[in-house]
Order: sequence, then C-alpha cells, then structure tokens
Amino acid sequence: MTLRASKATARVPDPSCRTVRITDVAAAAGVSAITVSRALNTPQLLSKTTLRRVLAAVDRLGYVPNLTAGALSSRRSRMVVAIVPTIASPMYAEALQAFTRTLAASGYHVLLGLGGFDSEDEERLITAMLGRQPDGVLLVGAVHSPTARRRLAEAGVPIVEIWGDSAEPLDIQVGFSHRGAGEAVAHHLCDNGYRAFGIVSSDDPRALERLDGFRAALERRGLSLLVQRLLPPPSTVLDGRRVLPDLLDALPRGAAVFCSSDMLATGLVIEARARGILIPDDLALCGFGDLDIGRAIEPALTTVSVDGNEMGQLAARCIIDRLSGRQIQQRVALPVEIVRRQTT
Amino acid sequence: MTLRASKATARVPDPSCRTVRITDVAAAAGVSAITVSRALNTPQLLSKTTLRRVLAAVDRLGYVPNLTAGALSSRRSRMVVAIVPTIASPMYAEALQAFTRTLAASGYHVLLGLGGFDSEDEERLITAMLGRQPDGVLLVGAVHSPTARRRLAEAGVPIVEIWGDSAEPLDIQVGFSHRGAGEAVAHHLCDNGYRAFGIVSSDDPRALERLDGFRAALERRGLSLLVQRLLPPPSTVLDGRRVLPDLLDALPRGAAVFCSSDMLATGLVIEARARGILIPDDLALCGFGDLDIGRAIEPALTTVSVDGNEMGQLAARCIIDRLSGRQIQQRVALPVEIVRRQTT
DNA sequence: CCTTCGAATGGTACCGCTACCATTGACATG
DNA sequence: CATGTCAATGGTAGCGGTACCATTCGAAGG
Repeated sequence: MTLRASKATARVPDPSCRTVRITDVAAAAGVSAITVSRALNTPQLLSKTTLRRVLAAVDRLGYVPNLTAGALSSRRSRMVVAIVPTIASPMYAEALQAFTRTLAASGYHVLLGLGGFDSEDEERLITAMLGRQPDGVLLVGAVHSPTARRRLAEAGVPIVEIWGDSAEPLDIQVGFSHRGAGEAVAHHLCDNGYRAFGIVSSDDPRALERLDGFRAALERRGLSLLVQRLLPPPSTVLDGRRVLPDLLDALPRGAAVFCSSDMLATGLVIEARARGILIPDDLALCGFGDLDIGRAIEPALTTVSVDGNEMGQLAARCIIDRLSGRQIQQRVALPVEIVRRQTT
Repeated sequence: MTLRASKATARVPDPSCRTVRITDVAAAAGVSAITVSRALNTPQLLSKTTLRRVLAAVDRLGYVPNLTAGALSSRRSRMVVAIVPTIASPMYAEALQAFTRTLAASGYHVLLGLGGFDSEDEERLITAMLGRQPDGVLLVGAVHSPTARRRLAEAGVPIVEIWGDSAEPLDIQVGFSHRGAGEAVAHHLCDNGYRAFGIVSSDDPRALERLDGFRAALERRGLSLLVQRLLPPPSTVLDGRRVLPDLLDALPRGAAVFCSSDMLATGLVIEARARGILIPDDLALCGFGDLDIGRAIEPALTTVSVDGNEMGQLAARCIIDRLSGRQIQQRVALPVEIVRRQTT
C-alpha cells in the first residue's frame, strides 16, 4: 500500500491561535491530560505532589480550561438559563441578581434570555437556549407556548418557575400566591374601615391575578371595585401621577386604591400632594413590592412585601441541590406580608 | 492475534438520553450530516428541494442543534459575556437589557457575570467566563486586575467597555466623560448664580470621577466645595433622605448640591420638603441619570441625562459589526446633557 | 466530443475535553 | 508467598457538531 497524504487533509491548525491546551499543561507537568483535568476538577483524587506540580504548570502557562469542550464531553455545561420578562423592573432584577450570585458561588454561569415577546419568539428563544445544553432553567412567569413547555420538560434538567403560583408548574416552583396577596390587601383595607375601592394595575398576568384576588375578596364581603385602570407595563412613577385624576373622578373621598407596584403608588402620592389631597384621609393607598422608593416617600407607602432576593437565592439553591442529587422541595411558597406604613 | 474486547471499552451510550442528533436528522432526510448543518446555518448553499426535505425532518424529529458541539467545532460560540457591577441599579439594567436584546436579534446569547467584588474575585470570574470561549465581552467599568486585563486582551475577541472613558481602553469604548459631566454640572450651577456647593456621591469609581470634574471646574472658577459626603453603593432614596441634615449643617442657605444619582437627589427632595426647606431657593439640587423618579418627583429634578439604552445597543452593534468583519469606530463618546427642571 | 466550471453534496478529521475502564505499585491479609 | 485492596495515574474513544477539501453531475463552451 502506497504511502500518501490522507484524502481529506487535516484542518489547518491556525498558528495565530496559540491557546494553551490541556495537553500543553500535561506535557509541561510531565503527566497525562487526564491528570490535569483531575487537578482542576477533582483535586482530591491526586497526590499532593502531582497536584502541586500540575497547578504550577497551569499557572506558568496561563492555562484557561476550555469549558465548551469540557461541557461537550462531560454533558454538564455548568450553565443555567434564566428567562426574565425584563430586568428594567427592580423586582425581577433583584431576583436575577441573587440567582446569579448564588449560582456563581457554585461555579455555574447564567445565560440571560429576555422574554416578554409573543409566544412564537418565546418559543424560538427557549429552543435556542436549550441548544446550549444548560444544566438548569429559571423562568419568571409562565411559559405559554406548548412546544416550548414540552421541550423544557424533555430537557431533563431542573426547571424553576419563580414569581408565580401556577397550578401546573413544569417542575419546581418558588413563588407566592398573587391571588392570596390581592386578597390580603383587600382584607387589610376592609379591616381598617375602607369601603370604597379602586385599582391601578399594570397589564401583566401576575398583577392581574392579584387584581382578581383583590376583587374576589371584596365581593365576598359585599363590597365592590368602583374603578379599575390598567396600564401597559412597565409601570412608572410618572404613570402613577398621570392616572390620579381618573381615579379621583370615580372615587368618593376616603376611598382606598390598590396599586400593582410601588412605582405607581409613589406616583399617586406625589400627584396627590401636588393637588393638596391628603393621604390617607382623602385617599388611601397600598402598593406592591416594598421597593426603596416606597419606604422613602412621604407619606411612606403601605405595601405588600415580597422578597425578590430570597426568591432568586432559593431558586438557585433548588437547582444546585437537585444537581448534586439532594432531595429538594418541589414547591416553595414564600410568605407575603403587608407592611403598614402611612398611606392606609 | 486473538480477538478480544478493545482494551478501553467505549463509553456506554446512555439509553435514557435519547436526544435527537444531527445524524438522526440526516438519516431521516436521506442526506449527510453536513447537509443538515448547512440547512440550518447556510441554507443558501442548498437546493430548494434538499433544504425543504431537511427542514421537514428537523421539524418532524424536533431536532434542537447542540450549540455546545457547534461552538467547539466552529470556534464560534455565539455567546457574549457581559460583566456588570450590579443590575439592581436601573442605569446598568437598562444598558444590559438593550445589549441583550440587540445581540439576541443577531443570534447571540449573553452570559451574565456580576462583578463588584474585590480584584481577585473579578479575576477569577473573568477567567472562568473566558473559558466559555465567548465571541465578545462587555465590561461596565474598568477592570483592575492586570492578569484579567491581559487575558481579555489575549482572548482575541471584541471587548467593549461602557459607562466609562478610561484613557486606556482595552479595545472598544462606548461611553461618555464622567469628568466632563461633573464639569458641566459645575458650570450649569455657577452660571445660574450658585456660589456655595456640596456633593453627595456614591463611593464608586465613575461617580468619583464626576466628583473630581465637578470640583476641578469649581476651583478653576475660584469656588470650592464646602461639603462632600460619600456613601457606599448602591445609593438609595433612603440614603438621600438620611444625608440631608449633614449637608444642611455644612451649607449656607441657597447652596447647590450635586448628587451622584437621581436616587440620592430624590431622597434629598423628599427630606427637604418634610422639613419645610424650599427647593431650589433654600437648596438647589442636581441629580444624575435622568431616571423616571426624578422626572416624576415634585419639584422635578434637574439632572444629567445619559442614555443607557443607547449605550447598550451601540455596544452590541460594535460587537456584531466587528464579528461580521465590518469596520467600526473604536471610541464612541455619547453626549451627556443637562436637563434643567425645577431643582436649580 | 471533450473540457471546464460551478452548484450541490459528501467523507474525514478534527475542536479540547472527560468518561470509562485498565494498569501499576505499595501495602495488608490469610 | 499468593492474593486482595486501594490510591494514583494513564490510554482510548468518544461528546455532536463543522472546516476542509473532494467528488459528482449537468450545463456551457470550444
């Protein structure tokens, strides 16, 4: 058999791309590639001396492991996808931040996906993200596309849904009852003597669920909502200011308004003061989210406190624990608390 | 030679892991794997009929390409790393959001890294992130660790620094002059007759640079700063409220205070009103960032407007264009504008 | 007719790492 | 002394794609 060049010649090894590979480290340390791999991933398996020698070589050569190759080989990417409607809202941002930090401490990186589109885009986004072979997925809010839901379920990795309390979570759920929060606000207001009610809400599924809970609780007490204004998300302080006149037209003096966010409630407070309307005597307010601004505004907002930070952290813990094979709780319901300040 | 099992037997193909691979699609469509790859990546190379047949098979089997494998083989991950000090601040969140959305439209995904630690952690984070073989990197603020800087420079991918105007950017810079912004505020205040000045600033490198510019401009005019208070980031509205007494002690009536964020300035407005201090007559204020709350508060904040959204979008464009081989501008300086409202 | 050319498709060898076993040698055990 | 056990290390074969050519085939040109 004649000696000849292989039919399909090898891919040219680009000389400019002189990255250090695991085999370079192995050669430098006088060990095999697998030993270098172990030095970095499971150092307890190596003898002290070998470990030291390998780590010295890693340092000397400035070796940075190619995690893409590692992921392909080990089928563990150490990446987690987070799909969030927006990070412009401090509530979600806080949860995402805690999520990312907690995961980073265990060596996981977060792939950020911004949803908030139509169902078809959402499906494309989720599909593409799943193609990255994440070790887990965080979802804020429900996923509607059935194809996307099926793909998520079939991905075989932990899926955590936060901020919601859907009846049919895909896998793990860390949230609180939006309905229950709305009901609690209704009871708080009723118990404090208010008898006329309005709502200003962002037109967002979770806010609407709170609204439903609020209205249902009122109806059970024979009371009803006199006015309801929906605003396109994200809701801003300025939106709150602008919406006040509408509310005043529809409500008697001494009414109470439930706002779907502290932003809106803050706007109402500002506009009310500008018009000489007394809070809570002329108009009582309850916000949602317990944001910094609500604590700082004068009068300070009565609000519903939910801990976005804890939610993000818990979601991350769930994923980490599940991946380490520990048993976890599939449904975690966080408490929501009504913090009474000066607007009720 | 006796026939025996190969010495190192093949890795067991886990039967539970029945994911659809490119070869499955190829078999189903009666073409080779590479043709399927082309159907998804460079469809213009295929004939209409073959393309249709392959895409039908993709659909039928629910094939989701393994982007990890693709990245390893093609050396293009279609991932971009974004390292941000925090997303709790709406300024950075907005930029990151625009960045992520713009990249997503071109098929790139964002790997989120949260910095804001000490230099050693930062170095570890950046190293790990570079191990993911990103096609680009976004940095908010300067990277201090020299090792990290070297690694970034050697990564051979576009690096964009935003929100800053360091004299020695690693590669591309999209930002504005913090120093210049501070100077502009000083001039604005001087030109409007203010002669006594204070500053409340987050203890953050970029805010401090604005502070320096502010002070330098005052000194050139023979004026000087009477009081300067630094607060640990992130600055909140509540921080603003709390710091007011200190300022009042140190400043005469009619002084002007430059705040490093609209949050702080809003807190000052609220506390001032609570104490019956007139703004801008007793105390003038200038914020920074042009946030929603500053527009909505009464009196509305005079502030420095910078477009975080545009910065994120531009940064993304730079990366996309550079990766497509287009010529780009290495330094983009965004305008900063002083928006005069009611607090000066 | 043969040659040339370009469009369409395929074969092979990797990308850089790790799973799976095998191997080695020191030491304990019966 | 044979054997078993355990800790430490290595060899090989993928992981699932894509780059790099090669090949095929029909049409155009001489």
